[in-house]
Amino acid sequence: MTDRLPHALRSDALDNRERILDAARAVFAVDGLDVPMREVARRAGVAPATLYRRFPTKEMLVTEAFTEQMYACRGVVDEGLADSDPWRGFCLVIEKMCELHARDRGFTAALISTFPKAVDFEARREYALRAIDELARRAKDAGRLRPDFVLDDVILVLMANSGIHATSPTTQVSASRRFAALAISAFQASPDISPLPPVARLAPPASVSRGSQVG
Amino acid sequence: MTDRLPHALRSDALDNRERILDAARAVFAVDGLDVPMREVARRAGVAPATLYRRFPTKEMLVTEAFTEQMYACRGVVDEGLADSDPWRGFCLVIEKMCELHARDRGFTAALISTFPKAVDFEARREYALRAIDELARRAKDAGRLRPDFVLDDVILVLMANSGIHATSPTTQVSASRRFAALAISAFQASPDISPLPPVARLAPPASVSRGSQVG
DNA sequence: ACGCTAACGCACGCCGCTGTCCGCCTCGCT
DNA sequence: AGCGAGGCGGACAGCGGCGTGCGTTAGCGT
Repeated sequence: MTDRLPHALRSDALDNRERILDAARAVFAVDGLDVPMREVARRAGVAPATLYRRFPTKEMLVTEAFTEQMYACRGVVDEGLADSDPWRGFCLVIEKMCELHARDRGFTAALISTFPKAVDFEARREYALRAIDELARRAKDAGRLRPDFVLDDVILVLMANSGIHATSPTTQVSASRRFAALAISAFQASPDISPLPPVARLAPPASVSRGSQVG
Repeated sequence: MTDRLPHALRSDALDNRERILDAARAVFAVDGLDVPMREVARRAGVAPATLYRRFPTKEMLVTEAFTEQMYACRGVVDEGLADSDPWRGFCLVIEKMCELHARDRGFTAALISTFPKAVDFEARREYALRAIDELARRAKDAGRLRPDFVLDDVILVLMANSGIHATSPTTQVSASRRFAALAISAFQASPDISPLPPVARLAPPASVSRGSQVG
């Protein structure tokens, strides 16, 4: 039979699946996405074959592992949209997003990079961006956000935020927080207009690397 | 004999040395520091052994390769210091530094990371930071730079700038330019004071990685 | 022109990561 | 309790990077 109905997994298999995802989340958060598959397996206390059986490609593993983070992401933008003050909502989104990324190094890479296959992942990403765009429009109308802001600036800031590295998680979050505050300062509408250079269309980096490198 | 006088290199050796450094600069600029040593050797048209003979460790290679970039760096800060308007000088330094790093991906990593052994490299780094600190002090006195700016904020911005990636060099520089402008906006003194969260002491990442991972 | 020696590069052994095959185990149904 | 399929993990081959030993080549001084 070539039927591939998503059979309910056996209890032990399900258990292993969870342990793998937990391990993946933990290690991705700290060390980023460029971790050997074996390392995930090791931490999960599982043989490599088991890992590959559940998640044939790293992309699948990553997608599954960050589903809940994507929900958190959606929560943040929704919270921002719900705020009666669009500027405050906008700031909140920037801050929370930066913090989210500071706490989870892998998530940054996952969100920034575009997964060719992970459709719903991409959809959620689009949702978040559209929401931020809407928020930005309102904040501009309220005269709090500088008029020459563009949506790509958010991507720019998030990419930039991902460049910030520190030795300890605490320092990392702290640094990221300050960075977010600076970003907000930069976005704030101000009487002294110093025009920004033109935007560069930011095509996200190819995909999840399968081997070494970085990035 | 255990004497290790720095014998003058033979002409062909000297030639190869230059070709290696050129290749290293080229590939580091585009792909960052996490390129295999062999790749540098390949591009230089040289056997691995030759590369290792001249530069036993990657650190040595990197240090040598970026010497001229360090001079450029010094030139930038000196130019900034020489400016009659400290704020304009400060902005210039930020802009040029970001551009320098946008054009040369490896240089960022080299400057950000701290090389335990490369003494003069570290010295130049210190020189640049001290100069920027002096510039910042003057710009604050002139009332143009926000008072709660600290030197670590420059590191923060440079690290952040290194997180920005684009597909083409042109886009990269363009994005980086916009980012620098945003950073300057953030640093500018302004009547609407929104206090920044406390600084996090940024210990730079360990050293040059010898294998995978990226950054 | 000749020889000494520095410099070269081929090729090797080592290691870590990848992805898969296969024999044993165990869950879950009867 | 017994059986069968689904699951497990050890082991293997392939690849790519690392760093080095060694026989050969070619620069340079006489």
